[in-house]
Amino acid sequence: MTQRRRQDLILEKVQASGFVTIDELVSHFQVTPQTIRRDLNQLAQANKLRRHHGGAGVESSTENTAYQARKIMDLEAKEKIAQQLVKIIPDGASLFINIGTTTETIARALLNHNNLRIVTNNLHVASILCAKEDFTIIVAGGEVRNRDGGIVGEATRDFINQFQMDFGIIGISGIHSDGTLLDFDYREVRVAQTIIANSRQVLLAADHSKFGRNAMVRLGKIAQADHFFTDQVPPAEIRQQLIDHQVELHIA
Amino acid sequence: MTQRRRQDLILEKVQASGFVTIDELVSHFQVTPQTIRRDLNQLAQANKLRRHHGGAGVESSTENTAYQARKIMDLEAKEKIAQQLVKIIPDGASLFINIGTTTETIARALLNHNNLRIVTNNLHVASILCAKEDFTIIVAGGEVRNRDGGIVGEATRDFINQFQMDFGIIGISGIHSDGTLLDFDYREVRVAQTIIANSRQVLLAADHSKFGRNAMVRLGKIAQADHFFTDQVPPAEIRQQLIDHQVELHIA
DNA sequence: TCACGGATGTTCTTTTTTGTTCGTATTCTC
DNA sequence: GAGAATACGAACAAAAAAGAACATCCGTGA
Repeated sequence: MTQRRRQDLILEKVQASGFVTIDELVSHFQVTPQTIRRDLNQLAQANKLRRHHGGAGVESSTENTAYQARKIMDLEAKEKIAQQLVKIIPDGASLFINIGTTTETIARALLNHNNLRIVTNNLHVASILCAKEDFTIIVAGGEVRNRDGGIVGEATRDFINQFQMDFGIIGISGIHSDGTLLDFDYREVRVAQTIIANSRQVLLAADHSKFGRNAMVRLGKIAQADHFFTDQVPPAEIRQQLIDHQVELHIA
Repeated sequence: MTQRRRQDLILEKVQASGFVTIDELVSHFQVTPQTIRRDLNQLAQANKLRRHHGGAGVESSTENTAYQARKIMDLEAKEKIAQQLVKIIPDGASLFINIGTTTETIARALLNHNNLRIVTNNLHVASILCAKEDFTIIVAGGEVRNRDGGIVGEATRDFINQFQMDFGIIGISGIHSDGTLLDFDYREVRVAQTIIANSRQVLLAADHSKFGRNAMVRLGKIAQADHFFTDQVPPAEIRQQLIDHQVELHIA
């Protein structure tokens, strides 16, 4: 048994069960704990797994738990919304896409389009879309938020401001019952406002969990959108707002 | 049993089980370990298999887009270079990181550092590093190249120009024997030049495949670097250049 | 037959890996 | 919160493997 082979097998075991103890590995491979520790430390050094007291666990699932969990939450609803939204985007269009897990799902749905030009301040959206060769992706510069790969800040806003696009696709953290759009990060709000100002058509996307949900920073009014995409019938007040301001409602 | 026939059989065994030890081969072919080692080293040299301590395994077999292939190519060499390079970067430092598969490997190796401030025009580097909560990641704005997630263009250069960092980490596409650094994309070259101009120390990383490799655009001279990281002893001419200009050479 | 070159074996040194020991740090139990 | 049990990492020793240098074998062609 070579060191390399043992380390491969350790990795397999970790992937399979999520966690292994040093004792398990010692009795399985018939080597000293010190040897196993060295293996685990090397694998951890290479970011192949995560070292814990007494053993080791998988790397990926622990790292971004909060973000990953949110990503999976309501994935089905988000996908339906995304499918609905991309229908009204023609090939060759130019788009803004902002931060949010919903907008990331929309980005994935856009991969079947052709020749899109896209400006985004979402690192993940850029990663997803740059796989498509006929897309032109422009990413805004600025500081990257750790938790979700969003790019925010003054410079980002200035950067976005250079562009005038056909569509602005906005994911939103919360919608107050009076139609106020809310977000948690004032810097992101500034970016979203700039996107709205520079888009010929504003497409708002939010699953039902966002209705009535509170957040700190006021982004704008739902009336500023041209289309609103969601997965359930919104509360009456919001529905009235949409009618009053001729915002087209799409329920997936 | 000819050498050729034995090597073919060794390859078959490796393909079948994914891994063979030298002991196995010794008892199977009834030759000395030294002979087997010579066989394995020759096969590894020809990229037919991957050499490990105590045996050998399959070369790659998974993932095969152009970008992925290049990424895997010489991965081991790149990893060694990366490990060597990150050693001279202290916690809390500020860095530029530019485009290239080598710099992506370096980014992964940096995950064990703390409190780094990093400016990059590489989308993948930003994605990799934003997982670490105590890092400040600043990504340059601009157009994203489809093939490798690099961000290039005039705006990118201006953006980079705002910063003055401790280290500039540059991956390079080719090094001419007279010490000229070469790249394929003139826009990326402008970015790299700006990084060099704004870094207190320039760290150049290139595996041996880059020596003598030709590319179109002249980026600068190897003399502009402070440290040069590679995996094999460079050709004599380049070595002389390094000595003449007091560039520290690190061979992983 | 004999010189030649490639392949293999032998021997030795260096490097890598593993085991051992011991002091320190962490976790658990009461 | 104190003390015991366990886990950890560092340093050193032993074992295994790798690499280098040289000797030997074996087939080929002059």
